[in-house]
Amino acid sequence: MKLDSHFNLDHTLSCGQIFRWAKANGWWYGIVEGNILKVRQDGDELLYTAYPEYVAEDFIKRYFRLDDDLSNILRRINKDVEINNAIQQFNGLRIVRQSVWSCLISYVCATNASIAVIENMLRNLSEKFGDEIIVNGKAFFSFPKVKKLAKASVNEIKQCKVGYRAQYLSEIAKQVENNPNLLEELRKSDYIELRDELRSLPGVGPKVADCVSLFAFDKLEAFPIDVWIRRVIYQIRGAGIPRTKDGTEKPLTVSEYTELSSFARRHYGLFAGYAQEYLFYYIRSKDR
DNA sequence: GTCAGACCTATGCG
DNA sequence: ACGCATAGGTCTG
Repeated sequence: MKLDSHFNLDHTLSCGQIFRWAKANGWWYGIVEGNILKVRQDGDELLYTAYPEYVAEDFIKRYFRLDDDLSNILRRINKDVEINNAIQQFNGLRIVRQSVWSCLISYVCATNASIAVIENMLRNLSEKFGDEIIVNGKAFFSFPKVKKLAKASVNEIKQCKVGYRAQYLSEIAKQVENNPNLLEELRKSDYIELRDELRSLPGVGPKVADCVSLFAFDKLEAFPIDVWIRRVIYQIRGAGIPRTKDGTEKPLTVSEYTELSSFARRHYGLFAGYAQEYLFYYIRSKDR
């Protein structure tokens, strides 16, 4: 497929927004809506194959948000030195359009865990509760379906090394199983309403609600704040992070979260979520 | 309304 | 080596 606007597949899949893609021999492998995708970028060509059968170009375009006017978005969010550096370094990074269910479960798992651990949890869940698809003798596992997780016991879910999150996953799965429209209904809501509705789910606080709003509900103004983004925001504002007496960073409170994220929306505007993703990848890559 | 403390687990640091 | 803090936070009291 010919790309008609700028896109960088590596940045998009490496930046930490999505956990189940892996690169091998120059190709990215992922499983999206039960389709195994094999993708590679060669300049302005995006090469892909799908198993077990063909998927339409529009599916790929939609998934990688190739419909976003990225030049315009980057121009609009380019408001300070940090974001400018991030844009220079990672130009072409796009937000991936995830399914609501997998995004929600993924980010509930992601709380208070490192990326390597998150990837393990999601792989374990998929291997235990997802469907197996064999391609060229290699096994892939789809993301667990609602029903499968709703029927599983908390202890079975815990076997996937998700720890105390098992309780939340089980409860969310049961709620969605009992009310299949629960999540899709929320598409009607604007960002603020959606965020607050999501927060009523167990294991979903402000951070997870913002991630799901941004990555699965097209709310590009959502600006998730984690420990890394918090540091950048204070840096941009020329202030220090609140610290305890022993010098360690104070935990982020809900009121501080609210204040910082509304600052970010004022500062970056309607596409603040894109700014967040560029900043996140930038600050983390700088730290290494 | 606000605030510590606890929390599963693997990884990475000293 | 091996104990200890930390990680894309949230919940409880």
